[in-house]
This record gives sequence, structure tokens and C-alpha cells, in this order.
Amino acid sequence: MDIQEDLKVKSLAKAMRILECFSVDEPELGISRIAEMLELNKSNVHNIVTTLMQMGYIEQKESGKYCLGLKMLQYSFIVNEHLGYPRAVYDVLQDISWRCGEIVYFGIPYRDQVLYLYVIHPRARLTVMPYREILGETAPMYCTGIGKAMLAAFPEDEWPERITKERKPFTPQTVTDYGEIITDLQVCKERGYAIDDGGREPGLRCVGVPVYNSHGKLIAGTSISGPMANFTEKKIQEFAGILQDAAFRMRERLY
Amino acid sequence: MDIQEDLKVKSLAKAMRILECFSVDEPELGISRIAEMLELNKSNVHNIVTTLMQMGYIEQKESGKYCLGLKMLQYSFIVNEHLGYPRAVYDVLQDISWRCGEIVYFGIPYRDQVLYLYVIHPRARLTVMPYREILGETAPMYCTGIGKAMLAAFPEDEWPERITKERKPFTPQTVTDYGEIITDLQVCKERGYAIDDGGREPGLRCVGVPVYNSHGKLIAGTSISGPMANFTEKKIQEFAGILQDAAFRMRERLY
DNA sequence: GAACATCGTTCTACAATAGAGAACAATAGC
DNA sequence: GCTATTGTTCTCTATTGTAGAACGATGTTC
Repeated sequence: MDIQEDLKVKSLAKAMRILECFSVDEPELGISRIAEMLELNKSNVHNIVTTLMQMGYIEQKESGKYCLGLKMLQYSFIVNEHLGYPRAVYDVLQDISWRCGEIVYFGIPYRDQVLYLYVIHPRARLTVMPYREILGETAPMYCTGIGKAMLAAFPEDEWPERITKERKPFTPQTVTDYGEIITDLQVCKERGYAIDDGGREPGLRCVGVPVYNSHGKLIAGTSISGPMANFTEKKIQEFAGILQDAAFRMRERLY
Repeated sequence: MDIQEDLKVKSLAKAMRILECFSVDEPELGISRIAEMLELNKSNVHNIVTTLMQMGYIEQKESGKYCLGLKMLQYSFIVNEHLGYPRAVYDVLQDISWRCGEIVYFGIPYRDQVLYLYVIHPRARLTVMPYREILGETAPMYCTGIGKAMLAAFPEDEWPERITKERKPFTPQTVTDYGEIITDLQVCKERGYAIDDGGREPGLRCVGVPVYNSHGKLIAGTSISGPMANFTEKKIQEFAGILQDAAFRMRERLY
């Protein structure tokens, strides 16, 4: 049938592919919909979904549709605790936010994506920008402040695999041309920080820097983000300084 | 062998049980350790773990041991977005924290557990209490402020199933006697808020209230927590007032 | 340094079981 | 009331997951 990869436990692989069908855009799915998405048999999907439901990983709504279960949240806690970053970086992130009065993000590299972990909202901005929990959100590296900062810090031979092949223009300002991205990364590398000019969210500018651990390994990135008006050339340099100082302080506490 | 339950896809059920072996206390496990925990065959475990690794749900460390993969975090984001609570409650939680200067928690009921979702740290307390990301953390209902507040709000016939059968004394102050718990819940119910007196963490007091949605259904709980010294009888009443006011404001925005 | 124990990994043959398809009941749309 | 979906159930067979032993690598002990 379909290209069954060389996986030991195939039914398990199918089950995980079913779980991956659920997304922010489609958090609720029916059996038939899943079967059609993966080109699987209805009863096959039903068996797997039933089992996943009995285990608590999927829940069924009154409408008959299914969605991911709350049990999933337990894993994020385990993974996050195991990473051990909050204790090391959170007060530094808080400090950045106080000093610049803008939103601060912290994320780590995951293949060609930025995997966001933490966000700090400044007190004043709360009314303008709705709060969002971002633990687990992902975005392509090539068009985000943190992403470009981390990309620039990676060895150049990793760039091709870290730059998403199919680049969507999230906004009119998104740079999708491979050559342009490379040029920008060269600049970022030399300058020591990255700038995103509304490439992900319209009207939002972002300054990002890479974060290393005490062994000198690149492990994360952090950024300041806010409305374009607040990001003058002078402010950007000030923010970059704050971020680099913060990254330096984190470095000593990360292993 | 072991009591194989009536599950359709047994290999999948085994796989999920393997995932459940990983915990905050044991985030890294070897094949043999898992096999021994679940009384399964080594090669059986190995096949499943290999598949889970190929799918990205498990990662192998240099030591040879395995741990949960970063991919897990993506699910917490989907689940959390689907819940849709952050937008509805976060600024209210922030407001509570400003008004009382203590740590504020927000959690939802999950069987006999409190499933914590969000935490707000007051600016002043950051140096004392290390920041923790709590999304996905769980604690028994019977010994936490939020838990007891929610328990008291549940119909009394649900109490038996919501009160953990095997009650551990987390601290010397933990109330584990079923009769005492019931008595306390009756008091909470009448009073409208719950008090935890170091029953989970020594030296920490906690005031909790239930949170309803606009249809009048109990869906969550929120609490203020801090050092005992800050929780005088007078302060507790003040905090309870703040929380009840906040719960009322959330109610209008929750569906 | 050698013997030992334990680790993760590989292999194969057998039997359990996952899965395709048709038929089911239940619901929503027209 | 009819139609077109939906989620669910059933059965039989070939697929596929699994037990057990043996592998080499690692690290521990005396």
C-alpha cells in the first residue's frame, strides 16, 4: 500500500501518525476524517483510537469527534523538568523584560524549527497583546528572531537542513528566498544578533541572540519582540546589548 | 501473564505503558529497566522503544539510556490551545498576583488529581521561590488548596472517587484520614473557599476557590500560595475575597 | 588485569493479533 | 421521509508482533 517504512512495530507507528493528525487548526477529528487523512481503513483507525482513548490519550466529545486527552500535558511537565531550563533562565528572562518593557521569548532548536519554551509578558503590554502559553509551540527558523539567531550560530554546513525547504510567506515581509536568507544569516553571524522585521507576525519586530551552555554548545535562543514603533535602530542596539548580557549570564548556569 | 485488559490494539497499549514509565523522578530509563518495570520481554521493549524513537517520541542519550523526546511538547501546545483558557484567565490571574503579592496557581480537575496549568510569580518573591513551569504537573486533590476547593464544589457522591485511595503524607501536616478530609470539605463548601495548611509543601499555606464557566459548570480552581507568615487569619479572608472576585470575572469568559 | 555481570542489540520461528471489508445502527442534512 | 454520512461492530485470514536465546560492548569487581 503506502510506503511502509522500516519500523519494527507498525501498528504503533500508525497510532502515532494518528496522534499527529491533531493540530491547533484541527484539534477535533472524526474517525472517517483521520482514515482519509492517512489513507487507512476506518475500522483500523477505530481500533487504534479506541485503545488510545482507553489509555487516556484521546478523549471523545459529545459530538462523537475525538480530541487529544489531558494526559498529554503530563509529558510536557516531565520533559520540561528534565530539560531543567526554567530554574536556570527564568529570572534572567524576567530581568530582560523589566529592562526593555517588551515580550521576551526563550526557545530551543528542533530540526528546522524553533521550539518555544517560555515567554515573559511585560506588565504594561498585557492589554494590547493577549497572553499565550507557548510551551511546545513551533515556528520555522528562517523567519523568526530566535530562529535566525540560532541558525547563524550553527555551523554553516547545517544551514541547508535547518532551513525549511518549503518556505511559506507568513506576512508580506517574510523573506523566503534562500539566497537572501543566507546573506542575512552572514550579517547576523558577524553582528552577533538577529533581527526579524515582521517576517512572522505583521507589525512585529524582533531581536534575537543565541544562548550557549557552559561547555560552549549552542542550546537555545532568546529574543525581545514588540511593535515596530518601539524598535528604532537605537533601541534595537540597546535590546541586543541586554540580550547578549542575559545570554552570558545564562551560560554559566546551563550544562 | 499479567491482566491483559480488553484492549483492541495490545501492542499499542504496551507502548503507551512504556511511555508512562518515564517520570520526573526517573526521566531516563534503560531497556532492561523498562522490561523489569512492566514485566515484559527485553526484545519486546526494544522493538517498541526503537519505533517510538524513530517517530521522535523518545530519544537516546549517549549513555544508551532513553528519555522522552521534545516532540511531546508539541502536544501540550495543541491541548492547551484547544482548552482555550490562557486568553480567558491569564490577565485575571496576573491581577490576583499584583493585588496579593503571592504566587497564584490555576488548575483543572483530572480524575482524583489537580492538573496544574498556569502559575504567576510575584515580582518580589522571585528570589525566594525558584520559578517553575507547572503546565502538566499533577497533585492529589485531597491535600492542595485548589484540589480541596474543587472537591468541595463537586457533588458529594463524586467525593469517594475523587479522593485518592492511597493517601501519602507529603508533610507532617498532611491530613490523610478520610473522615477528617470529609469534615474539612464540608467546611470548605459552606465557607466558599478552601485552606491548605502545609499539607503539600512544608511551611506553605494556600487559599483556593473553585472556578465555574458561564454555564455554571465547575471547570477549574485557582489559588494563592505563600509562606505561612504571610497568611494570617485576616489575610486569608482578604485573599479569599480577591479569589472569589477573580473567579467571578473568569466565569463570564469561560464557556 | 582478568573474570564477571549487565547493558543494548540482533536474530528467528511460531502463534497471537492487527487489519480489510462489509454490514451495522445512529445521526445530520435536505 | 429519504439520503448520505457518521461512528461502531463483526469475522476471518495473513500479517506481524513477540519470546527466547545468543550477540558484542560496556563497565564493574576482586
